[in-house]
Amino acid sequence: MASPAADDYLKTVYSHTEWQDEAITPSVLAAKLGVAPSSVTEMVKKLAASGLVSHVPYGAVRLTAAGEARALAMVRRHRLIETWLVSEFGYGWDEVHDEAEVLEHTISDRLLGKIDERLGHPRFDPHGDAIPDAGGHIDREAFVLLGAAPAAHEGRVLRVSDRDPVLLRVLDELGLAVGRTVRVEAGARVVLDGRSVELPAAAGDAVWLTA
Amino acid sequence: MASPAADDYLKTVYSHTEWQDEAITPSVLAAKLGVAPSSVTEMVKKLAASGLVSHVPYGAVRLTAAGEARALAMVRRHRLIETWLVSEFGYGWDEVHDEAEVLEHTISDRLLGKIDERLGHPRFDPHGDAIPDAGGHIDREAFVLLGAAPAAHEGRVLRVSDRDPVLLRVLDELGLAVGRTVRVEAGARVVLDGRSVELPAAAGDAVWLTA
DNA sequence: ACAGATATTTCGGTGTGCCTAAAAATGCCC
DNA sequence: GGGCATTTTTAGGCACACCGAAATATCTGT
Repeated sequence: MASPAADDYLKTVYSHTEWQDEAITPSVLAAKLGVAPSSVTEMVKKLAASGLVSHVPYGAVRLTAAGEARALAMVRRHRLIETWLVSEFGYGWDEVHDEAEVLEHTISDRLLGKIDERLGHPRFDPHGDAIPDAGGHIDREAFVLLGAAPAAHEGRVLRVSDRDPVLLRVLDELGLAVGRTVRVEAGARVVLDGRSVELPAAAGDAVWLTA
Repeated sequence: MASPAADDYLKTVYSHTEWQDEAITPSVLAAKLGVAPSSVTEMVKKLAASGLVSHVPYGAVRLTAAGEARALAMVRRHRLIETWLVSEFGYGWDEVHDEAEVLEHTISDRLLGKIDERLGHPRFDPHGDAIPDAGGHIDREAFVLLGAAPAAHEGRVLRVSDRDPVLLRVLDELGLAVGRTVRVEAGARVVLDGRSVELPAAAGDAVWLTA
């Protein structure tokens, strides 16, 4: 049970719990992968048989230690490749996803290692997401969603969801980028560079801050 | 009918007639691709139905114009990627083949274009093989096999087959490399750098000279 | 020219990953 | 706590690219 398809399942299960705790259900997995629910049932059964996920019928899907290791390897590949495309080929950070999605399955470990070396072993990708090292270790910092942060909370922007490109552009124009420090005033109003700025409401669940 | 597998068939058919005129037979195609002859029959049937190759039952396989265009695109991808791996990642020319074999199917046109640009639109790969341009045009120079060249023929080494790594090493030690000019004395004896050298007999059908 | 060797095709089958439609289990709401 | 909607699984199938075995065509040598 080692295939590009299997790796995509593992990676997707992993990503779902990276910024939130609920385990992923088959239907959500199907939606994220763009396949029919029945396809998920089938693949999950195989992954469970190989000890990569745990799954009781009609229940959620969780990675085992072995599955997580594989998922982290894929996440590493994906994020390293994205970083590389941006920094060496001038891709926009919003243009790298599809290319990385394909290359992550086909670049050899050797080439990946050379890319990693050339980039100086980066620990974060252009979206601010942490890149696991070759051993699968990943930086994890305590975080809060902007929308869930108490008033007056001050934190560094850890991550901005890449789900909505329009929102991303707006945030960019407002000067909100990964690494910036902001103080929450109320709701989506924050202090950034000393200026008080009203962010789009959607930013509430798209921006993660250090806790 | 567009798939990695189909592209591999087309590329292999193309390569077979690049330095020699006999059209490829199904069994040779099967051997080069490492698949069973029956698989070739099947795939060739599909390629013929799509107008990419011409084939009469029990006969040889030939590319149509459309098939050749596709084959040239694959050859371009393969050779550009090989060149890139050698010149930017320090791969040995004997180590690039497998990686290129995979990446040629998965790198986007856009990334390929950037690689091409970065390399300065190279026209030859590290083995001396010509790289077709984006339009499928390829440098073709009249050539003779060393073993078929008349005595006193003088020509530039156009290409050395990469089939036999041992032979390659020996030729390298004798100073015979792509680009060198040699004069044929008799059989495998040639003048190289003013010195008369006896090449291994196998060089007769592994070294191509300008006509 | 014909027998035997060789090459090619046909035939039935495999594994992977996907699908739709139908059946079964679960969860929720009154 | 029972009925209905939702979720998940089962069942049957499809396309792709491959395989081995058997049948058939072509080639070769005497």
